[in-house]
Amino acid sequence: MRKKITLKQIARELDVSISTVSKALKNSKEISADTIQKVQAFAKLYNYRPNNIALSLKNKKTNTIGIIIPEIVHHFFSKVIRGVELVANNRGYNVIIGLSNESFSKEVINMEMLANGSIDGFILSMSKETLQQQDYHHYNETMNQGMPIVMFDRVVSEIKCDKVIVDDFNGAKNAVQKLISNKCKHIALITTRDYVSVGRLRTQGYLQALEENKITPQAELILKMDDTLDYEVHLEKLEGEIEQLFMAHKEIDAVFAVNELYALSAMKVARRMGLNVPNDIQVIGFTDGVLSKHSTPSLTTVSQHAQLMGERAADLLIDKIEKEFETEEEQFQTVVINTELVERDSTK
Amino acid sequence: MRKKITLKQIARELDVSISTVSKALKNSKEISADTIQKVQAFAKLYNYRPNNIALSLKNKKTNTIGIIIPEIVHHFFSKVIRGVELVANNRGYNVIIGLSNESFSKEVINMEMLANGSIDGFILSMSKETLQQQDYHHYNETMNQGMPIVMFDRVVSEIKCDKVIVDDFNGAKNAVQKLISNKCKHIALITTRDYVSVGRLRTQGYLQALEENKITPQAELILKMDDTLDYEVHLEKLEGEIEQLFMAHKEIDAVFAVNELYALSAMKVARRMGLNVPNDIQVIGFTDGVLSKHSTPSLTTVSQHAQLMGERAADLLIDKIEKEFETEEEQFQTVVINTELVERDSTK
DNA sequence: GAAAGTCACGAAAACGTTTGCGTGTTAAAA
DNA sequence: TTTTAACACGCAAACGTTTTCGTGACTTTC
Repeated sequence: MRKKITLKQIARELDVSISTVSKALKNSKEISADTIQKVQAFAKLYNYRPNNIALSLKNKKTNTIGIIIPEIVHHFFSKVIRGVELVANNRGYNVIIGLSNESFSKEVINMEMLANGSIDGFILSMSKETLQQQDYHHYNETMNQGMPIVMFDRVVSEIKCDKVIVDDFNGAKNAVQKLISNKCKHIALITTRDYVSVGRLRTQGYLQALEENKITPQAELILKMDDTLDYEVHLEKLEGEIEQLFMAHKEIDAVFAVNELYALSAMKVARRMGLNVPNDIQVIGFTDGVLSKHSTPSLTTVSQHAQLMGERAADLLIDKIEKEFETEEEQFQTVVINTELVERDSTK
Repeated sequence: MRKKITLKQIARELDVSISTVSKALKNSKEISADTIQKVQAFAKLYNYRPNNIALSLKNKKTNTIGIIIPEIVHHFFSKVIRGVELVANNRGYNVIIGLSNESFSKEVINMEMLANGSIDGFILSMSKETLQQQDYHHYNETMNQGMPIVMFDRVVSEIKCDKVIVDDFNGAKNAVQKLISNKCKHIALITTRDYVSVGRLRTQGYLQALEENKITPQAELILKMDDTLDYEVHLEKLEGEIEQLFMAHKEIDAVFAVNELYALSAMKVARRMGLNVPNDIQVIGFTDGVLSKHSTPSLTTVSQHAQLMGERAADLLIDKIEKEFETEEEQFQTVVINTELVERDSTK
């Protein structure tokens, strides 16, 4: 087992100094051609590679970015990661991940683990618990120490940093507008409680679309689910509530759901009740998921371009990391990613 | 903006030496109670945290493990990551990810990026391209440098290292046995070409189950797809081939597919042909995916316990990292994760 | 033949830690 | 009073780099 070789060992073998070796490997003109050749040959033979940790310490730069997300087994987040990784790698950075599992304390612990020199900056999406507790001190402390942060998707205005968000409002509005254009008169909304900003914005988009078409929103057509529950587990509860809604309002001819699973459940319930999608009832979901594409009928959705979000977030972060000195006052930007309505078979 | 504080700065402020500060923070009995109190109070006030990079350099230990996978937007792999992250975090490690995107060269580059001191060990699953080229030099070189590797799922016997694999053979065998027990006589197999070990093993399990039940395998009932194609994109081609198979062999009363999407496509084609699942034709897939659970009818699958695989891999790796000195000769183990048949509505 | 310049290399500091050992001061034992 | 021991702390090396500066040997110039 040949351990990794260091400059010191090369120097000793070749009977020169460490600095000579270092310079020779960089083709410094301080070093004679002879020595350069000798050193490089030896280095190649032993497959010398500079130790990253030593470089990081010396340069005060790790070339690594940290990404903290609530959950990785989730199509949206894994696509974001892919986008981040893509850009990061192209620009010479590694990506280190932390999962908050939607927990405030895990988020804090994870950030502290990484903030002590391991990375040059953060890309993160807040956990639901953090959103609920509205305790943002850890973000501010991290930024105060000079560590840049880019937030995506789940953001709050209280935190001043770069952000990448989806145009939830218009995405929802356009989806509902589509349903209205398709002659739907009674459009139900299946959404989450309001503390998650994205849920709130999508709800507002829904209301706006109705208003612009002079349709009076009916509170009874809006189903607000408690998504602190792991909805994968609480499918029956979800379906039960949807069924009640459909039973009580036979006039419903369309559903807009703020995520994929809600939409899928709506379709399932509809089918069970003998309703045909899209003829009796049209459905649109919100997300990039794999379910929409492969369900029957396939689901029309509002695509969030998750991978693009990751790419933009990474670019934003690395730009900030590499901008040597801040030009006067800190300047933050918010990138808005446009959504796209992907029409499939659950609408006409 | 208060930059991170260091021992040196604390030492200067408090007019003591760096070593005194370091020892005081560790409650060394070399240091007087007075000084300890003073130093700790100051450190707390300024929120001192030791710099990870400096520690890594000193200890020659990063407390970080690298995971390299072919693709992250994939339910199986993201579940594995979750398992790795869970165990790693509990044992005080961070996780850094690299995506090979099924490419040999990206796999090599990624490994080289991380192998130069950034991590203490690897967890990885081979890219398809590497499997095809059968070029494993980068694994062996990495291990020669004393960096432990744990492989999972896609492994080859040529590489000597710890492994975590799924019992593909028995998983497939049991699934097919289930179909046979359900009175199926003509069971089709939809699989991949043989170079991916897992596909080969599943095929063998299928054959073994037939043999044990004195059923003669028919080559015409076996459909081998070329999965170098991104099958998400080539859905139509996939469905076309399945349709041909079904048309040519109306006697088919069951399908065993080596992944989720093949199974789903089979169901879709069957439905299109007016066949009822599971009454006319029963279907079993292989994987942990989210699609199986939410399809209609929901799909009976062979669960691989992806998260458990990640957990076991992480434990194996960290055990090896922390085992100070190898007991004489290197000893490698292979952990086999048992599969589980999750029965849903696509079988009787 | 002396002054100036060029060349090729080495010493040392720095990044932020930890830790073995040396040392000056004071208190206790002889 | 002298010797010894305990105490509280600082020095310096080490991890692996990079880079500035210094220096000895040789070559060129007048």
